[in-house]
Amino acid sequence: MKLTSLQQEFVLHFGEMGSRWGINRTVGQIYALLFLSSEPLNAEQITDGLGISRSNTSMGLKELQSWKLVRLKHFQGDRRDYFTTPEDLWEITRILIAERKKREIDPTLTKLRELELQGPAGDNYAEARIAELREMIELMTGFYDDMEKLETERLVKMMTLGSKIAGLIDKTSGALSLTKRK
Amino acid sequence: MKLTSLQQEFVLHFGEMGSRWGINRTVGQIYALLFLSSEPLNAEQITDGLGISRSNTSMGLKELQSWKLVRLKHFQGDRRDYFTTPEDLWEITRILIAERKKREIDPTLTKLRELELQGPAGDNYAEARIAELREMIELMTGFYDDMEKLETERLVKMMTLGSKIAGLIDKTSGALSLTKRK
DNA sequence: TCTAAGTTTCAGAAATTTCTGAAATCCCAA
DNA sequence: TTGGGATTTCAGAAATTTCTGAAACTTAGA
Repeated sequence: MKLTSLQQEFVLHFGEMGSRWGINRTVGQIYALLFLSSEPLNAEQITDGLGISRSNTSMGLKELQSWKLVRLKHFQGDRRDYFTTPEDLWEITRILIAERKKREIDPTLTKLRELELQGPAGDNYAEARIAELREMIELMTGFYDDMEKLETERLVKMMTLGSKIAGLIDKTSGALSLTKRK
Repeated sequence: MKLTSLQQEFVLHFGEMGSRWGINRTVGQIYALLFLSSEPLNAEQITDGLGISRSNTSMGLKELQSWKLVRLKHFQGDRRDYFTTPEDLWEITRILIAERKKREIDPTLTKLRELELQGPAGDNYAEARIAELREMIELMTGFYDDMEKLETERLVKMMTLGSKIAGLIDKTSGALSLTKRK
């Protein structure tokens, strides 16, 4: 399976970015290749498209499955597994954010709560800073949970509104406002 | 400089999480230590607080400065550099998001635009997918730019409102109608 | 049950990243 | 201008992560 130069360049870029995104080069490349393929690909096609070892492909696919970023497909009369990425970019984005939250934020929130439960440690400043950090993370993850529930259509609308939302917010002070207004 | 057990645990956690956050262990630990310190620390204090080499501290601080996550301070009659983290957690969060965007998203957006400029490559599906991805990233970074401009007070308000915002959005068809509330 | 295609596992090799100590550099104050 | 404290740089060592090939495992269907 020979890649077009467009695929090639895209795949190499995702490979390079992989480490910044918390995945390794191979995983980034596999994902990129699947993302650009209109048809599902099997492990062997990926292996020789990318010029990597079969076992590396297997581990990369496993990793992508743990991220829920690829789907398995089967064809009549073919025992091999075929892989695709979800079609819908919004779905992909939701998954990405959920998984990154799970890996990058949740463990820290848990740890902060643990530290607070251990009770006063005789370092007021540190204790206050930890509490403050925990509260902030709770506020943000709470907001995330709310946004996560919205249908995509509303999310898009919100993003399109952009800063106009600020105006709306100001109109909604009343009982809801926690902060004082200018 | 002996760390309290609270500091110790917090620092070790940040060290472990470092790799998931795109920084290395030492950088995570240095940041954690500064975050919990009411007073600015100099490189030597950090070095022996964490039990690492002086040069490692120097490189870690340089990295944190490139992230704009630490500030330099000086004291009268002391030539050494002292370091702190910004006090305000919202400011820290803004910086973090801006820097991650710069490192994790902007290069890809640039690359996608580049690929599109290269013109038709005879792979309609791939070309369409790339355009779609580019548009999505533009929508999201555009929204980010808008949010970035808001004062913290409004951001907090918005986060607190959470899903109630969805209701507001629905009221906003086309031109903004701010008056109607449920 | 047996066979063989397909897949996964895993120990070690290769590559990459992180860390250290020594040397170089910087820069204030005398 | 020089002496010396403070900091940075950098080459190699150490640690970690990624990748491979061979072997083990799985399972559909003969």
